[in-house]
Amino acid sequence: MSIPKNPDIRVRFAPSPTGYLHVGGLRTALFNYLFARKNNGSFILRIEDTDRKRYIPGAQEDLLKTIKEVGLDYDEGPIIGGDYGPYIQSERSDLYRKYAQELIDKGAAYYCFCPEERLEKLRNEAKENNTAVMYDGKCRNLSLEEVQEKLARNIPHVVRLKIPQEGSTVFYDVVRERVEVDNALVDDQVIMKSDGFPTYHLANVVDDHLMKISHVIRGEEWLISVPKHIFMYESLGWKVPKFVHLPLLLNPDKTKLSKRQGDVAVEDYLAKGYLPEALINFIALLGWHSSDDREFYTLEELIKAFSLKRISKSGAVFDVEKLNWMNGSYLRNLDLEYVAERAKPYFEKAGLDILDHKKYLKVVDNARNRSATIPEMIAHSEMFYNDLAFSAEYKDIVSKENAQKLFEFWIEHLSSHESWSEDEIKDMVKETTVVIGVKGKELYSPLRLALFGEVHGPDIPTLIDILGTKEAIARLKSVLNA
RNA sequence: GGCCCCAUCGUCUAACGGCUAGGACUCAGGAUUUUCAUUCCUGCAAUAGGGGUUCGAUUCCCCUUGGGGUCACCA
Repeated sequence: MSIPKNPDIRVRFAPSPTGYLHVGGLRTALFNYLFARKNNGSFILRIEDTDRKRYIPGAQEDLLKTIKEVGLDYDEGPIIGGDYGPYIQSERSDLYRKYAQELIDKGAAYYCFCPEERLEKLRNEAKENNTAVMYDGKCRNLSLEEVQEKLARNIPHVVRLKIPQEGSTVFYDVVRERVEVDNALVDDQVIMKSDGFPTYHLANVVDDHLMKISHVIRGEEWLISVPKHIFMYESLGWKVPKFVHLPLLLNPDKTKLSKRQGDVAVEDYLAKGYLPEALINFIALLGWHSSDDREFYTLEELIKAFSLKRISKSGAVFDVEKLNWMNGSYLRNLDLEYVAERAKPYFEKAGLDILDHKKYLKVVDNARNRSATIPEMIAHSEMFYNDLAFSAEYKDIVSKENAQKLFEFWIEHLSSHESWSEDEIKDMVKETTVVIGVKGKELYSPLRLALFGEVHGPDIPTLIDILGTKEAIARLKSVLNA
């Protein structure tokens, strides 16, 4: 029933479960997803939890939940499994140990027994000299005997990459094109920690190879570590995947998007009432753009239009203003029932009795025209459910003689039948002008105040339509002789 | 600071080496509306600077400047 996947296109999103899904992470996930779907490839989810110090219980579950909520379904990964599992790195320790040993055997890596204090000293010296912090290679050429002896004595150790000291590494990134790094400037990166867990670099390369990843699509912060990865691929005799380094998402001050300068957690945006559709659409346009002026895309349309070739090189500021605009637009254009369904929890939390579904839909339809996010809709809706409270100024307007006469007139007329069309209400307005002799602001202000509690707001036919004739009359009566 | 990456309106961005540098957000003004909101229209606003190459550079090359990333037994 389903078409077989193209084995040449396999990409992964590999988050670290350290708390929440970062919007930058969502963008990375999205681009991976789009590329996979566009090419009938596989989108794999892998959990990179090799840092036990940063382990946060429940973070992994939250991550999966959020990814599901925004509609990015994966083909292989935790829970659903796949042919290349397990998809959680902490369950793959044997693999990393095996390949670390292989790198050592091949002379591409070595045991390092330097204590933390020594490295600390090295770091401080480098800082003082204003140079890059690099391991000085003390353990690089330990003899086999020395290594055996230290291992036998259980001296804590790590495994480091034995990066060549001459030459340079050249690679081609799909976005950056040619990048060249001098090998002498590449550090002897730790690949196995003293706790027996691998670092990102080893785990990532091993898994990407074993999981047959074809394109490594990730944030630009990884660009500089590519030479280390290439060194491992080549030392192990493995095929190097294609690299695609995405431009960073930025704070308004152009630094890498971070907490402190606003929300960065996808779940925060979701909780604040942004629609997944809008969030996805907005984020897709950060660092990617089609050749035309189009800005609105469903996920399906994004898949169709997506291309790695059109990813931009420079970082993109995450502009909440534009997100607000886009979310508001989605709010207004998505199916009303759908928006109403999404808004439900917010209305319920605000204590509004929305059991009358027909009325609720009308309320939502009115509010969505005036809001950028769902929570904002509450402020435009409360008055349709709660008793109205008037300020002294408003009381004044309502109690004016003409206003009172106007109310009496409307109560009487509205009582004549159950439902009123827009035109009929408009006719009544005209009639009011003739009979009572009020018009314009003098007519609409008290009327809207009585029905809605505010001077500004929806037009009168809409108000009466939402409220229903009965409630409209009740409200008019309550301001009579008030 | 070393290394790497980047550079079009304030922001997101478009422009086979060839129109008056286009669109969107924001902001300002206007139209529609009894008001508010929506919607529509108009406007403000950019090729960082300097050298080349070329008949012609936003576009290609170099330098400068600016910004960012990275420099962990974190990812």
